[in-house]
Amino acid sequence: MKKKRLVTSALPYVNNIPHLGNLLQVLSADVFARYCRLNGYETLYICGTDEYGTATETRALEERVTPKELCDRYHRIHADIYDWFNIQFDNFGRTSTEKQTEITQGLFLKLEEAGYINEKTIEQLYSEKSSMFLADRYVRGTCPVCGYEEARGDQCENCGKLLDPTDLIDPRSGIDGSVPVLKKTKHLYIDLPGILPKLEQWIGEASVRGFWARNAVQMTRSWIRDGLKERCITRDLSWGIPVPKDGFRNKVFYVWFDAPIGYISITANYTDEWEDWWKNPEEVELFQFIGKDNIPFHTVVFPSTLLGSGENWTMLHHMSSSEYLNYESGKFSKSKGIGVFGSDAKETGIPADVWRFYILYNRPEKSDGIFTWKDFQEKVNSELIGNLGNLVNRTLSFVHRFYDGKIPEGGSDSAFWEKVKEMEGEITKHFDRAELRDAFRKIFALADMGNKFFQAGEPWKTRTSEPEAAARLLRDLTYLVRDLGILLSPFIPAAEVIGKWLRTGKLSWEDLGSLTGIADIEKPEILFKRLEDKEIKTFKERFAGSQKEREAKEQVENHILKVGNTEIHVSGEPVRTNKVRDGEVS
RNA sequence: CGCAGGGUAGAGCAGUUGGCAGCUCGUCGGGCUCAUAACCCGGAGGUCGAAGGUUCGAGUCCUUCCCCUGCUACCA
Repeated sequence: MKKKRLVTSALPYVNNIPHLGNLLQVLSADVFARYCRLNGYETLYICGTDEYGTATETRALEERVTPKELCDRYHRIHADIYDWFNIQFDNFGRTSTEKQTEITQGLFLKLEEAGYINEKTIEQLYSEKSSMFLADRYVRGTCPVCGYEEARGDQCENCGKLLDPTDLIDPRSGIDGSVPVLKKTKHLYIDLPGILPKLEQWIGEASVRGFWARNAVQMTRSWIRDGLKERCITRDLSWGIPVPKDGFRNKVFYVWFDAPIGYISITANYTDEWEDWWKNPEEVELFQFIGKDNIPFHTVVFPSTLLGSGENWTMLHHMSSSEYLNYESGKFSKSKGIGVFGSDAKETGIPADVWRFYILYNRPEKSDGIFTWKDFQEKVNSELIGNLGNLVNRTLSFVHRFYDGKIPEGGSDSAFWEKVKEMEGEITKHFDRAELRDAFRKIFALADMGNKFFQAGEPWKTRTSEPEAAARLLRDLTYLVRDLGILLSPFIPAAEVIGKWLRTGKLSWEDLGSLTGIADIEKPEILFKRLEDKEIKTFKERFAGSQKEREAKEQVENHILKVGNTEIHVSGEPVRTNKVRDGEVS
């Protein structure tokens, strides 16, 4: 059995603040990586910002800074947000590094050597004013179909018609407003059809071995069925990786060609032994967590790059592709600034683990999901607190209060443990297949079972009438609480505090179902506070509309809002909350 | 006939190879009092988008239709 697991989450594009929907991939991979570590796999979790490309270069131009400066600033923002959410990366890097250039150019040269790179001359719109070629979407003009004056060169946003930039009437540069001219330019293409035989063979085997989700297989097949085209992998830009080929020295690689290579280079920046991970398919299983829009790039384009190079790369094993998370009535939108953003989540004063709980409990796996404040409050109060928090609290409080914090001696209920172990086996299986939502929900089912067991046993009565029965019950429940702490900690790192209360030392998957190791316990505290109607109402109003509208609103209001009796800072440093930092519990 | 996903209780959803239609919230009634107004038990509430077909039997398979939501590849 392979004992090394390489985990990646989609590299977020650098030039925006991530919202809850973007956070989903990073969080999912974190949960999986934490599980793997706890269950004895040698694990490496790699992520980072994707920095090159048109979007960054244009944005930098607008803000009158260099692309590098822009990326530095946003990279920091990303890193801070993920840190706040307790994401335990082995390395959170970036694509604008020397290693990235080295590895990307190396792969390109291998592809060229193998004959999978072709050259073509095309005509593109060029802005003489800015001395640059324009990406399709940066050309604006009047739609020839519906007459909309702000149509984009790739598609008219008004009537939906797909366009070529040259179709537009009165085209102009979306960047400087000048009238662009057609100009010839040479580009390099990767010969996907040429690599296709290798790719199809690999997909056939990998999709079964790696139990790809149905939607992933389907989307991949439809891409191939509709015919793979050669894909242009170079651009007329300056912010990117130089193309190491005469005649193309003033061009760079297309961001989608180099972005997935970021997984590799970020690993290489972390350890010199990176080839033990990336050129070691015999020992390493690669798990990738991405959004559904990214599937073909991870099953078709990137694997083709690796296969075409003829080298022995570690290929994708299992891919977990989630659907979209929508917000209230519409979509999360980075460009429009609609939704709850990483920075917003921080400012609410709600602990990171509560956010983690909700996002993962509602992880959209089969169809798109919706974040609503009402549902957020409901799920947190009923499941996280009413079910799980309550079981932990009532059990440990009972032991503390009536048994003086000493775990009562005695036997155990074998029928109960048989059921517990059966469920724990199922949960582990879900974890192993990266079925995070199923695993998580089953953990709550286990807690629910604990609550029923507690209720049926009525220890508050039997404590005096049948002391042995009560002792047995509380002992069983305390060990169940420990198991829940282990099972939950990948999702909710704060659950590690349960281990501290039980004074058990560091726990791992092997401790599940064991009935030894706890002697006496500390006085437990409340894990999470309920979300009150008033504060939810406040957040709902505060985070409505776009970021611009919010800013305008906030200028009118005070900089500090009173929510219940919690002070929440609208700007500046967030209030630190009762979370447990990694490593504090040992 | 562009592609994909979806229409199941008031709301949000699950239903694997066809075998008594379920879960969470809400609602109504009861119980418990260890626990964060938490916990437990029970009730009410659905002709499973429409029509037709296969079958002893269809939410599930087939056909047609209606209605939503995305995507449609030089934008991450």
